[in-house]
Amino acid sequence: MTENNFFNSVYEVVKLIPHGRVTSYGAIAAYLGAKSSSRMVGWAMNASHNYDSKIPAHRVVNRIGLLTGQAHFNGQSMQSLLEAEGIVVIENQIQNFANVFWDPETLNKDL
DNA sequence: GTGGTGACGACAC
DNA sequence: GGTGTCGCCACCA
Repeated sequence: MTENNFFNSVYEVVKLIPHGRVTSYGAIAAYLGAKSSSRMVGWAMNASHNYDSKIPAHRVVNRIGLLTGQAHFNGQSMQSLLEAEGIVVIENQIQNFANVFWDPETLNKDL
């Protein structure tokens, strides 16, 4: 319950990802001050459905825009979900990644 | 309690 | 510039 845990913080950030944008595990980890713990972000995604199934985990990819977690999705593929938001994905690779990339720090600047 | 693994990332060679 | 290795922390056997 809004515990200030690392996992919960990750979910908060992921749910703040704007529509049609994506971010990376490392970016989230870095935003939380644990850039070295990027793996934990991925692990948090793995358990995300256990906390809140509404978490758009498909908007989270690795630093190169590769849909590494596609295999963990049931039924729906990350690519389909991302393309539905206007993101071009080819071979599990996000095209024009720099253009659709959203950094959590952007939210801070927008404040 | 120990060891191995993981939806990653950065550095060394 | 590609490959290999370590780190990081949480979870499972």
